[in-house]
Amino acid sequence: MSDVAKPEIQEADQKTQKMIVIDGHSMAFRAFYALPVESFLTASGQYTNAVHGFISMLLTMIREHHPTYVGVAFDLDTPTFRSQEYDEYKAGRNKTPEEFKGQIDLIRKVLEAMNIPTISMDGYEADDIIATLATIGEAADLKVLVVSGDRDAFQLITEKTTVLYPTKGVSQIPPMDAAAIEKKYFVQPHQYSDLAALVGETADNLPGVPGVGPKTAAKWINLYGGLEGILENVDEIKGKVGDSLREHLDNVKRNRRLNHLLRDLDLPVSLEALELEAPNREAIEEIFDTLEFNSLRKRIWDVFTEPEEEVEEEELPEPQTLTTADEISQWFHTEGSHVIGVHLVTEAPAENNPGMPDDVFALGLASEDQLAYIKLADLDPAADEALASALESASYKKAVHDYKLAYKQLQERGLTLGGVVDDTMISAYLIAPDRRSHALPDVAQHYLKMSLDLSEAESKGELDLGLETKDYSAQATRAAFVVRQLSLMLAGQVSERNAASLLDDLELPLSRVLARMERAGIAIDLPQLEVLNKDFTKVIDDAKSRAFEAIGHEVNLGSPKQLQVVLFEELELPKTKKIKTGYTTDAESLTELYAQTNHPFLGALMDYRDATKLKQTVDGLAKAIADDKRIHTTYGQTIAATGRLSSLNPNLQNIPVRSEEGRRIREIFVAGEGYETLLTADYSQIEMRIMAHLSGDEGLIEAFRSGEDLHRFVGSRVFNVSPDEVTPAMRSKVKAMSYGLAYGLSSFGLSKQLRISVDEARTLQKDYFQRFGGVRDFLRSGVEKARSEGYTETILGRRRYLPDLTSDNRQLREIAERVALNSPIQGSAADVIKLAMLHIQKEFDAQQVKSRMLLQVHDELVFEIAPGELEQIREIVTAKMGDAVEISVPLEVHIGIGKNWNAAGH
DNA sequence: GCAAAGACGTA
DNA sequence: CGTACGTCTTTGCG
Repeated sequence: MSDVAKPEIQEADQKTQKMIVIDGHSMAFRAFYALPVESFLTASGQYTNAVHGFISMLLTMIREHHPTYVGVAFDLDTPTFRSQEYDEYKAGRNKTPEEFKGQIDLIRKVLEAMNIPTISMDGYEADDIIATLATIGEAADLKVLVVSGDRDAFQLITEKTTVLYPTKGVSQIPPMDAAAIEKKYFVQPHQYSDLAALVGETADNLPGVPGVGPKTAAKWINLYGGLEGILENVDEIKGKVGDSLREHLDNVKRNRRLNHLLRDLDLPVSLEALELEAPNREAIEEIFDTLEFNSLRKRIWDVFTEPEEEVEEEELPEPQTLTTADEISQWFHTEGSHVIGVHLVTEAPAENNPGMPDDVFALGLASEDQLAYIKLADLDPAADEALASALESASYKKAVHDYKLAYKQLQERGLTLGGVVDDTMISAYLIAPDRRSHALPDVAQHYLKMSLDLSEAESKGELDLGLETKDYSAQATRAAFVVRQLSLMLAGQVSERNAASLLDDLELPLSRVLARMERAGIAIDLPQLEVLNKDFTKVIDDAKSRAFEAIGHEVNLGSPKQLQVVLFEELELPKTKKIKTGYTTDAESLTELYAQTNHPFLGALMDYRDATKLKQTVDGLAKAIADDKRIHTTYGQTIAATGRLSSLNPNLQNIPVRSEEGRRIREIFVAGEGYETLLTADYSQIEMRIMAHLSGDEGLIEAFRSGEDLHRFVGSRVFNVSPDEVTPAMRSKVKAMSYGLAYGLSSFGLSKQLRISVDEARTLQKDYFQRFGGVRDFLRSGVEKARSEGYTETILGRRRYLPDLTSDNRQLREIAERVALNSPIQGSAADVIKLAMLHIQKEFDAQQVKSRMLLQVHDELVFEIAPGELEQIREIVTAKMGDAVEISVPLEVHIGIGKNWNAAGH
């Protein structure tokens, strides 16, 4: 078999021809709001953003789907049968923006030049035309793609018809098929209009039944089979919503009449007229000239000159389903001499249990020339055993996407995923850490040009759409195939970038460590959490009433927009820094305003802000508590471009620590049952130490070797006094300066932060570099090296590519320069603590301790200590963190011990 | 329903 | 005119 797969997942049957029908007005509107109108103004004063977006979307559709037929339907301004029946229909919509006017006509002109028919009919809406076209298309046995931003189109969805419904902008339009509708609305597509009739449609000014949302409507529809059944049994429905339904039956019936699309219009065009042909070159050139479209000019000819299908099409092999122990062992035995791609199909458990992995339902496997599918529920104990041993075995080499997740998920089933030689998510991340997403569909699209729609396979099995009834072998094995292909392809780039060791020796083993930390979670003191919630609520209420008294009327203190009115119009306070929407109301400005004016409203507002922030944090934590009374965060191993971890759901890396009240939140993180205490271990000034090492600056190295307080030492050198003569003011100045170094802080920024003049800040910088010039030289030369090589590098060789370093745009270039300054430092610190974590876990396993590592907060680790192990753990942690790497200054580690995270902190 | 913007917590 | 993150709320579009 070839190693090039078909690029289109939907096109199982190549012979099926496609038809695309587009709701012109709705897509033009989407395009209008998706693109900034001010960047699309021609010399003659015509706005063209909607035209540009629309045509761009259309070209993408044509390129991706190769339709045989294309048609665009437009509404007319004349009344329709709907507006005649209900004169409020679509009333209350804001009037069309001035800039949008005329763009519809331009779109029609471009379409004409492209030889794509536009269709309108007096008295009917574009939706009815589309419904009719879809009907014609289905009758002709075509696959129909309906492109519309109107949800009424969902009723058209069938086996043959898919609706492309834009959610964000017009660049990415997810296909809505029956499964997607069921997942989102819990009804069949043909029942969607019933649902919409009950719920109402604000966009069309069609009120439904008050109190009835999509959930209730879906419940009724599933109970009675549809609107008809509901109407027959309307007296059965109990409760307030039942009364509401009976009261608003007229609304519902009217909505259903109006949202029903006509499928039998007598259209002025035939199917043949919709056949896609090449654009009229002259007409295109002319209209693109007037519209000043230049990038689209190239794209349109690219799309239309593209050969039908240049790649040799070869089907993936038919997946075999493995059920018995023999089949499984045999498959791995014969196929396992090369890397096997593994993909898990999972299902969310019925009850919400935050942070806990989904249930594994099935596995897709891909070897060099075979695909296999294993449904866990179908295995007998012997087959279970065979699978467990094959999965764990290091002699069968595996590639997965998101090893940490797969490891956790399988571990819940008692299976250990071993022999993993590649995680394509991490490989993609090491190659291009700045990319937004390293999710499998995105990586597959980017590197293999393969589209992969995991939405169905990954659907969360809501309601009773159980996975049992569906066959996921095609999706799962295709994903496994993609993972395997990606692994082969990325391996080359990983080694080109010298990242092989980073992958094999750091990130992959770290995935297992992180999986265990996530699974462990951290215990929560529930009663104390309640107390905090109450306390913070009280502070909020108090601040609210003081705010009210100060200005004499209600205002939403959470709305910066409303605050601007109060502060700068009503109270006429001095204007703060300008932002997009007016003047900022951020904490810094409020503090300054308060110092100037002493206005009681400001005091109340600041208290409100502080307390709401804390309460939000507390509430967020409460929501994240799992059944085991612990919080299980998820670490992002491929998010931060510098190499740091991130923490989400919830973020445990930004739990307050600076304020007294904030630290009370840390008190709710405690040692769990069976454990004695928490232990925290943090690196002191790790970034400064790394700077000292990387720069080789003798002064700074001496500072760390002397054991003297860093800022006192630096202060004494900068201000030419003895260490004990360094005043607190001097110390805080050099401290700010030192920290600012790694961020590329300017003298302007330094002056602002220290509330000193720019001149004084400059002098400070000069004196600082007089003594610690090696640091400055290192930072400067680092940026220059990055400019010429194209990337920065950490001590473990982790690269970050920064193309903007040579940008002509000064703004972009200067940002890239600061990034280049910071990345090696922040990234090296991340490398160091990751190494330490590996070494600690290894030692824990070797010594078989019961204590465990729970959290990482960039330069800090939190451990849960089993009875009697405190000293043993303290020694391991101190030693392993202290000599994680050999650098020219000592790595100092602070240990803290306490019943809770605050008490264990320092 | 969704995305942007503003605000703010951590290292 | 300070790097790196995640989360919450309001707002304004649909």
